[in-house]
Amino acid sequence: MANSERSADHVHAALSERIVAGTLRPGDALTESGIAEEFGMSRTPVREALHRLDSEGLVERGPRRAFVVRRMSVADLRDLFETLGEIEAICARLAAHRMTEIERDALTRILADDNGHYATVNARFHDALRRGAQNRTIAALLDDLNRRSLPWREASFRGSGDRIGQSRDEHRAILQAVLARDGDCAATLMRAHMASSLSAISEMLLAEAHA
Amino acid sequence: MANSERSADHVHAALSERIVAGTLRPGDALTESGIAEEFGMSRTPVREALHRLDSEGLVERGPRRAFVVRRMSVADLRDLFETLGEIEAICARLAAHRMTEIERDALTRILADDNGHYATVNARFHDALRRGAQNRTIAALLDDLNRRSLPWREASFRGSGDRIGQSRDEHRAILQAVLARDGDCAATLMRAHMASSLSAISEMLLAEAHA
DNA sequence: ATTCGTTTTTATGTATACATATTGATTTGT
DNA sequence: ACAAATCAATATGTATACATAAAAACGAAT
Repeated sequence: MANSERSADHVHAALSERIVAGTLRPGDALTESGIAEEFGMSRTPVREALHRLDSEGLVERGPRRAFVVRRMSVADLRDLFETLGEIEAICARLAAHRMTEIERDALTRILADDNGHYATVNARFHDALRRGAQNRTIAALLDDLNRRSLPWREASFRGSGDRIGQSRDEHRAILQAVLARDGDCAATLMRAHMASSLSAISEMLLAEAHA
Repeated sequence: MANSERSADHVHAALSERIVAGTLRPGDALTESGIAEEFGMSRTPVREALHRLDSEGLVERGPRRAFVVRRMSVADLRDLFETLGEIEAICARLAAHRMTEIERDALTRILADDNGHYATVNARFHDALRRGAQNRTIAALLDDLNRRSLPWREASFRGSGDRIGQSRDEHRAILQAVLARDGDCAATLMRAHMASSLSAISEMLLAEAHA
């Protein structure tokens, strides 16, 4: 035991990846026996993995107490994304107060060295702010919310118009607020940034809900 | 199975209560076999309960991968309490925007009907704001953080001076901001309220850390 | 034909036996 | 006497068998 890679960890990571990637879709059933057979192990570690996914909000209990990939209502998603935005805003405010000069320079460089790969730059920017907030509890919270929301963020890049260009502008504005140590401004800008970033998803979800 | 009270739920609740109440103190060891024997069940449900407590942050892994009641550094506690304050502040802002007239009246009455039991009034006030925020994700987050921080909040009532009176004043100020629908003001006041509410704990912790 | 009751199926919950790793003690060699 | 290696003790990790509840399938009665 205490193996370098425990079976439970392995199956947990595998299932988590499938859910996040969309290979497993909301509503899909996950039975302990089936997964155990697929991965060539007993139900015990599978059981542990499913319970962890449950507490992480990636799966839920269906009829017969069976596990199914979590189905979220539009209201649930609105809550989740709103929370994500609020936590990001907190990070931005704390980062504006606490980032060291070195961290500020690094943050500036992330946007300056924009090589066109928006997703990469975006991830780096948000990561830098998360670390700059210097609060491990919030950082863990943010990681968790990001993972939980990933399954519904795929389609966010069929965004309309020049969403990426707009997002770059918003990043620059946040950067300026952080450099100016204006926490409240950074937080407000970040809330708006997250809201517009996720508006495409919301529209998509609302459209599906009406269908 | 799927019993109205599963063994795992029972032992989870029991251990959780002991940790929160301080019967089990940080650093105390929790062995699967020992607990199983005490509760008259097998290791399996105990194991599930311990893993849940782990994911909830109430216990951690010690040497030999044994479970021990979580020991938090001063920095960890600072992060945790800061996060708690930030989330409460979010609730206050959202509640200021979203509470219905009925909810505002109820909130007003909670402070008006103050019968002297500060803890009760305090709990009701924060609960009302949490519900008024109308975001289940944030509400769940807040519940979680409250549970995680409970073990270190006992001593918060050996607060110095007229902490309770000051707290009442802060509550009234927050109420006014909420009634005025001034979200940013409510959030700022709430952050300050949480910070001063928890300052006694911080002082105590710092004193212990120096000892 | 429909509805209520029974049966069967199938999922998770629990108990127990065994595997394995880590810690600490013991022993042996220099 | 000290150090390194080995062995024993004890914890969690895993496999498997059985218990049990809940939903679906089936059948009989009205």
